[in-house]
Amino acid sequence: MPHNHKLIYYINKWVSITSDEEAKIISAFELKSAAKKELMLEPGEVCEYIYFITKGAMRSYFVDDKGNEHIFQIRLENGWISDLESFFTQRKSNYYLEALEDVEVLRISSSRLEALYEEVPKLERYFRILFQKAYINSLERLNATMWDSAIERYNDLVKEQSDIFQRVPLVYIASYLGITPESLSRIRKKKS
Amino acid sequence: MPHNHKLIYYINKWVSITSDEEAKIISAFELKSAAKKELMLEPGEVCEYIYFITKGAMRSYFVDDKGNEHIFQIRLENGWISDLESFFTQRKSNYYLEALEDVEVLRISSSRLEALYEEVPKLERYFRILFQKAYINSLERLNATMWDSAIERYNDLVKEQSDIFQRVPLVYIASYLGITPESLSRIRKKKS
DNA sequence: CGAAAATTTGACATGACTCAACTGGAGTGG
DNA sequence: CCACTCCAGTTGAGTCATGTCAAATTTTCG
Repeated sequence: MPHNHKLIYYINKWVSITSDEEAKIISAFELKSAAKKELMLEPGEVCEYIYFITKGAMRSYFVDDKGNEHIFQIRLENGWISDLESFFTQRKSNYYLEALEDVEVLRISSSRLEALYEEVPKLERYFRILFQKAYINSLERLNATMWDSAIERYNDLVKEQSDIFQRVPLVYIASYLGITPESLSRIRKKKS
Repeated sequence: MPHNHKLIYYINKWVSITSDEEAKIISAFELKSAAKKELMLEPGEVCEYIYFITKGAMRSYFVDDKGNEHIFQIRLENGWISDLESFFTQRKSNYYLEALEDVEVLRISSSRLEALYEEVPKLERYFRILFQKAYINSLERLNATMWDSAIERYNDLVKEQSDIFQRVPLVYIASYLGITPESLSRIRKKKS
């Protein structure tokens, strides 16, 4: 299955599009690949694109005053990644976007997406639903971070995304969970 | 200014609508008022509506296994509130939606909103933008909860929403910040 | 006025962090 | 293909921010 079709497949899950619209969407996205460790965005730049990952894994992270990395998102194939804040406002980003593995992505620029919304109004619906779900999700993650222990959050992640443990170093997963690598190591020790 | 117009005013900030569309939107929402402490949603019910607050303040919260309340959102006038997860999936909610003051809201049901999206496609755009912003916001709150101390989060809230301190009991604010009332009290003591 | 709710205070407990050292495997270059 | 380095992961000891529990005080509101 060509990469473009994966994107269409996921859009079609939520809105039904004609083959004409499909063609318009496909032609609006650019295919890009990047090697492991390659950066697609650095602090100080404006995040020009939103990315749909067709192959591989990516992370977004920022570095605090003390030089510590904090991982914001980890996304595998068929997920979207970007710095939406910067993408949407066209202001400078504070984040890095990095390939955790060799990746292939479909990307679209902010202005091209705006134009595409006009050409294919249904896409607005797709993104409305996408952001709505992402928002709900993020509220749940917020809830868990506030009220569940690190152990519970770890267990939930194992249950819901066990695949990332095979593919992403534990240091990164720890940061994604909001804990130190040491704590994660101790949690995992107790489990086994 | 009639309540309906406030809603239109906020929608118009993001998408320009004709007076015809305006009329359609206005007629789709119902005005409802509730007294302080009144519940608009309880666990076990499906959240039928999404609410635009025109007057007053509301909160959403859930009660954990040990019987502790955890506050999810606090919203003042001109904000939206709902249990989106339940609203969107039409499954049972785990949350309470409660009026913190006497409130007036404009509410719309899930099915009515779906129909309205068809009648006024631009509204889809408005909600796409609304959820996008809400998502970005919630990610920021997540970040702060993971990586900032309670003191920093308190200071940020004072800076960005100082109005809520005049109107919402500290117990609730503490819970919203993800800390105990005792901790909040101690933080505030140090400040003064 | 009196009851209930909100806030404060104190003593103590604890989950997670910090820092430092150690282990083991992966990758690299001679 | 071995030796060396580097990075991820683990382990231990000590610390700290925040939580828990209980009681006292203040505020709110019927």
